[in-house]
Amino acid sequence: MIDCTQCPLRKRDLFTPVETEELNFIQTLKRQEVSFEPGANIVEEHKKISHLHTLLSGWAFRYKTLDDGRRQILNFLLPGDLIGLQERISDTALHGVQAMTEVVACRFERNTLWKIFAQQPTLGFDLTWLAAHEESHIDDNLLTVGQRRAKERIATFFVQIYKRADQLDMVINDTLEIPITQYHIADALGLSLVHTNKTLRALYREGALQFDRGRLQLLDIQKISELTDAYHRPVKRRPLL
Amino acid sequence: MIDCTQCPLRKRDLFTPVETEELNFIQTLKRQEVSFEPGANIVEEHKKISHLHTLLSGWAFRYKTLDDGRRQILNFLLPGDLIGLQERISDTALHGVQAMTEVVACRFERNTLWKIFAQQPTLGFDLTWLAAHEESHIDDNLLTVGQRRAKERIATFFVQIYKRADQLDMVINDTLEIPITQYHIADALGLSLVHTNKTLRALYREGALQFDRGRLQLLDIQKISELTDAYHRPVKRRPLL
DNA sequence: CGGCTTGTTGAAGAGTTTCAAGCTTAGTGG
DNA sequence: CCACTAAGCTTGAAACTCTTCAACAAGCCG
Repeated sequence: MIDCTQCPLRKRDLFTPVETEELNFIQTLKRQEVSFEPGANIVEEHKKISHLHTLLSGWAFRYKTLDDGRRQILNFLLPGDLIGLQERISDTALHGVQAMTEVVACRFERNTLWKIFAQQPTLGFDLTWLAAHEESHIDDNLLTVGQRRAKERIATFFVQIYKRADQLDMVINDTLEIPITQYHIADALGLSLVHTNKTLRALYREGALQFDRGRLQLLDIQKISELTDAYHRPVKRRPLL
Repeated sequence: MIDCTQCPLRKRDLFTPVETEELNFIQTLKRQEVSFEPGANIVEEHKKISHLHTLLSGWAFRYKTLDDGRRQILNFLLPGDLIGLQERISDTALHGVQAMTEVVACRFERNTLWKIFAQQPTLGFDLTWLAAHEESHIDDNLLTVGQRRAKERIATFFVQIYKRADQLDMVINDTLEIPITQYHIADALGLSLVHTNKTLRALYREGALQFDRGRLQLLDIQKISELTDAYHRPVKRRPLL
């Protein structure tokens, strides 16, 4: 099990530095590392609550489904993202979380939340920060799905994912490998699979971007910027628990 | 200025009881009551952060706009809702908040957040609870806008608003007065104004529900339930700050 | 090899938007 | 008191975006 003081994630600029004392405290909360196969449910919709986790490596997504099977992907989770905070306010999980790749997550002990607030106010603040930050992501997604048309949605979506992944040094040679299918994109953007495919092809034909079997390249920032303002939005440092 | 110990909101079942000590603490944070005219911006999009508020009376909504003016209403705010938590994680407001009626809000002092976490861990937990809870609202909205069709969207929307307002005893004779226009509904649900109107008329013609000049009645729960599962979802008690 | 998942494409159809016009209501000022 | 204005609501028709249906291709795995 990786020691929190040696956490490879924490070394990145993306995350705000943390006091040694707090780091040691986090270490005491970490119970184990758990892994999930691609497609496995880390959190099951409507089931009783599970543990609090931090995603250490791999990709996952949060989603909700309707009775008839329609699925909305709410957002995608990358390393450093917290899983399960929202469930703690409800008896049952209001959404599911599914692993897209092999996922490794740090599992915290059951009463982690309470201990944090009681013993480490700064970390309590960080928790609220993370909750509010994730909400602002969903706000963005709601804006996208509610107001943008298909081309704009896809451009916005890819730019956002690209920037997040870039902060985690996952972009290599201007190429990002994303373990998502067009199915995922469709469900995240409220589009049909067919229309997603056609829009994707159109964007490629125009030379704006390429997404082929999980490899994403933003080819023409100029063209992309005509479709979305997401590219020029600054990114903030964030806490890591 | 209303004393927090006499807060009319807090008397309702909807809100979780709070210890006297915590209540007194909240009282020390409350600086003043501020009011806003209908249409006034409580928080301005992209502007520097403002104070933290709790909505005491009136209706408001959170929104985001695109460069060309398209607007997405993210959610509606009712008495007891916290305003400005999300802004505290960013230099500028990521969304705007606009008053729909005359609004009265409790304004807290500048460093409220920090004091809460440092001095009242239980309230710190409540803050995170509220942040996570609002996110779950937005999750619901994203599901609605992304996956449901117009009739379902409107049915879901009205049921959710109705239930929230009902908890605040705002429903009288099975009728709820909502200060919203079809414009608001359209922007909240990602529909055009015209289509919103036509869908609304269709729902009325079918006898499902009536929304006429701000008066909402859910006429046929059976019919509404065929359009949305929102009606049968339980409601949870929540903290009030 | 066959079966399964993912991606691709054309055509038809439905849902939704846009355009355009008129209506009602409430408020304002002469 | 009535003309005028502005905001919100209503409706029909045309146009368009997006969905659904259907079929097939490509890649992967046991």
